[in-house]
Amino acid sequence: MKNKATTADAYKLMHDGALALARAERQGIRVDLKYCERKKKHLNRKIERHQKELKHTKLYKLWERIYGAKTNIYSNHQLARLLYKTMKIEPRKLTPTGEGSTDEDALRQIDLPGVQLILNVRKLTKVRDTYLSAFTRDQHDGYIHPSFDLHTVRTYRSSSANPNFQNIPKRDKESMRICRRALLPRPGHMLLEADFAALEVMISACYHKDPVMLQYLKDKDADMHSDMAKQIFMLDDLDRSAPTHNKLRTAAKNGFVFPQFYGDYYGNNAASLAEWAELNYGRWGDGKKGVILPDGQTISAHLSSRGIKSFQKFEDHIKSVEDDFWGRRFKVYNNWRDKWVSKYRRSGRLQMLTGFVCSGALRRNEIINYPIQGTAFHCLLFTFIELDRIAIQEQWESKLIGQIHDSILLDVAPEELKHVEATLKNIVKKTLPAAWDWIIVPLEIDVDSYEVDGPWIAA
DNA sequence: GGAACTCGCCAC
DNA sequence: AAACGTGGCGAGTTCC
Repeated sequence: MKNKATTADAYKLMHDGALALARAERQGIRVDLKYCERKKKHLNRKIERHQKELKHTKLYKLWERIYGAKTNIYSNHQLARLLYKTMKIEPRKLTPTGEGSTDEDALRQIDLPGVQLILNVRKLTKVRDTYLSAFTRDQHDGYIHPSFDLHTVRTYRSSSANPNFQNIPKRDKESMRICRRALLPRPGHMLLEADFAALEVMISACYHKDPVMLQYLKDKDADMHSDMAKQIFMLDDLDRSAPTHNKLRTAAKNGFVFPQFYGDYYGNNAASLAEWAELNYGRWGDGKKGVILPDGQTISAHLSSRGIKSFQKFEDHIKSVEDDFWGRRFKVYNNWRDKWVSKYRRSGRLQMLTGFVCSGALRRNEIINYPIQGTAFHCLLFTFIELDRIAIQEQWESKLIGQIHDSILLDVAPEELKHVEATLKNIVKKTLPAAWDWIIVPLEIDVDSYEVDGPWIAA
């Protein structure tokens, strides 16, 4: 659009989006019901075995002495009292209300027989009760119909419910396989997933127009996360094909770059990076544990040789990396953040490039994140609407069946695969940038297809 | 007996 | 100066 987007433009996108998403809801996603029932029984047996083993531990016996017939291993309240009151263990972490936390991170630091069994049971019941049971409970004639709402989220993103299609396990490979094995294409079809590449970072650049960031996004050989890994871990070069170097790149990406973009700070980053890179700051530099560099040295020993001999020193170093990140490397982005926040505080409203408006009492990080998160999703929504329009017009056998913020899931007839893919790429490369002239970055959409008649698991 | 809360945990 | 953005949902617990 030539002129600045208005709330009328936002309204039209929301309205067209609601219609396209309603069609996806009606189509639904095929569920392997027999598999779900079989797997739930299998999980029941596994959970029972863990519970039986747990009952033989001292931990459980003490638990029963205190709670008697009320003893419930699924009660975190009971567990917190047991560990932090009765056994007087010092809580490693507190919940928002100030109670001792019993989340995975806190429990993993407690070396007691039985604690690991509780974590095992939690993971298996999560998969059984939140996913497999939801699929069988919410299905009709072998299809689930997750709802996709556009009116529930403060940033004007979407939400999904009944069941939530936007939080099915992916990172944990075991949980991923168990849950995604249950979701199938229609007979003779294949699932296809199309993801925007680094969409939120791309959209942030449309707001702040930082030249250094724009260069990273336009130059296919440039890699922000590798550069940050080199700086954070004091490496002269980084070879992404070397597994340990790649691990450090992932550490930089998930432990520093993304959290910084969301408004986090060096204090949390240092702890998170230490986890990701397995820094042994308890026995700093003893060269026995942690990520091993290609030259055989541990990352901790390497940092130690560069003067980072304690966790405190590491944190100081990360502070200087942060100062450099915003003060030198991405200083235009940083100036935009300050200007954007002060503009919001003057006017009481923020207007997205897509015309959506947010107002109310917002904190600094919210003011900065909302436009990026919302606008990124609107690129997905535009693509979804346009693809759906073409699918109707050309009477495709292939169907749009779901959406996860920056990706679309389709149920595709194999003979239409190439055409669907080409249509998607054309929308993202041509239609979308022509419709919204504020898009000043090369948007890309990556397409992954799964086996014919196969579940939602990468081959 | 149900609403509202807390906690933990899954996704982007 | 302060310090991680957005959701949904299951289970336990508390309140009315």
